[in-house]
Amino acid sequence: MQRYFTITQLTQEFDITTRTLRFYEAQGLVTPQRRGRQRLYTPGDRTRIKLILRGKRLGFSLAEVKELIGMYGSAPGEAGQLRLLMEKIAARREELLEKQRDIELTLLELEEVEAGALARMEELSPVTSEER
DNA sequence: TTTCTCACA
DNA sequence: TGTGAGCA
Repeated sequence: MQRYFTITQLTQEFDITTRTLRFYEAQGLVTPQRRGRQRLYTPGDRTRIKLILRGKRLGFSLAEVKELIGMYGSAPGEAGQLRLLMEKIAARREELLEKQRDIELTLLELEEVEAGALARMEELSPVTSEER
């Protein structure tokens, strides 16, 4: 006895649009069955969608998520899949760390500019000892 | 309602 | 990586 989900059920559950789900299908990330022209999503499809959304949250592209999930019904957690996942995690971590460094440098530069601006203001209108 | 295609950001 | 419009 197979239980199916309709596209609207899934869009409501995951707070995405039907356009998005069909887009994922067009990209080959999910392959729902059809009843006539209607899409029927299995619990397995639903799990895939969960994985897609989690991958997106982690900053992976749809292409990467597709690689990670595996085009063919390979069971999640297979050795090769896990190795690939570890590689993706390492790459993603490097990306984020680099961005973090960039942000820190920018923050430092902002402080320098601010210090210069404050010094200049002080030159233009010094705070007198009376005002203190 | 759902689907599809095309244009668009 | 999606969205909007127009159609059937």
